Amino acid sequence: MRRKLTQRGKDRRRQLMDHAAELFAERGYHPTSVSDIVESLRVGKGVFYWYFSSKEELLAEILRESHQDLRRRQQQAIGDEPNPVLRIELGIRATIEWFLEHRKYFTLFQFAASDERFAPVLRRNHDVAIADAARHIKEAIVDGLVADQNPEMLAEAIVGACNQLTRTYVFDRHEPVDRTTEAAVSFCLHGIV
Amino acid sequence: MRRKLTQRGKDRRRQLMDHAAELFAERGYHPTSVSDIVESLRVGKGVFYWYFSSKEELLAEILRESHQDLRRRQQQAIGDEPNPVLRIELGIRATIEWFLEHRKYFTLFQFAASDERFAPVLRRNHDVAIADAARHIKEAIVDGLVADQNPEMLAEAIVGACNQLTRTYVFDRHEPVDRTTEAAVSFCLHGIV
DNA sequence: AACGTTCTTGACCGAATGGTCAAGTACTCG
DNA sequence: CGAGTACTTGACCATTCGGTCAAGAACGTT
Repeated sequence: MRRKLTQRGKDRRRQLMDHAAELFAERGYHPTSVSDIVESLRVGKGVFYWYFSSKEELLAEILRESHQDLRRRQQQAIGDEPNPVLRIELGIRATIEWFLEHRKYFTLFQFAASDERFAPVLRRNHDVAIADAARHIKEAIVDGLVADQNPEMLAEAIVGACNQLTRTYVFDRHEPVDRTTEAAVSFCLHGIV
Repeated sequence: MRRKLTQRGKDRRRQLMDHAAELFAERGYHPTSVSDIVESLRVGKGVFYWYFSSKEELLAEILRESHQDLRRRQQQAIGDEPNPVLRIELGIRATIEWFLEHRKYFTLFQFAASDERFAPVLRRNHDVAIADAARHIKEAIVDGLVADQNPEMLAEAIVGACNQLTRTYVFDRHEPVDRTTEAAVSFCLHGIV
């Protein structure tokens, strides 16, 4: 919405996004009003509409930026590891750890996936994530480390299994991450090796 | 809400639930108003509140009944198959087929999982599904057909992988079910055998 | 100090929303 | 046929929502 943002402006924007994400995750997107967001931040409503053109745009922006952050974390964790299978494992671990530190985005992604309005943003995020994973899988297949199947499908299955395990054990049942991570890695790797 | 329902009443109730489920899946739960539901059915608003005490109760009821239907389908598909691994495979196939015929519930389950208000209902459904699958897995482990790991965790991973594959390939990309089903079965079985 | 830009305020608006209810209609059963 | 119960109507209500805007405060620059 805005062209030029001073540092002060950038900070406000961040503050709004972080706080809104928290509220959306707690109470849900629709039940959380713009007034809720600005009131708990003790600012006027106009502040919100100075930084975002609508509530919808705000969530779309949150989805985009948080996914970028997750991806950065994955790439950082993978580093320059030469073994593609190990890269996949490192990616899985990094993802689960990131979600553990950013629980709110787990709920948010899930809600967004169920709403037609946000499906486009979410799908772009998802496609990027799958392409990233599929690249490593493809390389592993070439190296003969992994069974020769559709790499994108394997990537989808891995993402699905990990997300489900993370939700149930880490979020719902509050069990230690380690065991869950090991189970996820083990299931996925033995599933494709 | 009502105590005694005549056949006429039962039909109305079904009609309301089916139609509401469709609208919820298309436009989302919150953006679909009670007025939307009754108007498109050409009945007065009072009809809705004769059968359901609130919009929230309606969705909870939809979630419960649809899950019961899915479970019935799974049990029917499994029949009295003695091999536990084959039972798992039959269950996976039945589930994907059921969701293909009832797309609307896929979106609905996903939304409900992201909303605290419906989490209890959804979690009960989920627990039942996991327990069902875990029973077969446990038997397969006893028979030495499957690696000895936590059966519930394996069940979660299977459900997660299948759901993700179904969403991406069957719903989003409209690819034929067969190839997706085969990929799901293959990934899950080789993941645990 | 003066001026343009960035940022903030909060009252206000039209358009919903979920839910109620007094009144009326259609079945059912004796 | 009559009476009780099961169902239906739709105007109505209090409340809330996303979004606007005229006015002004804070800031950066010269």
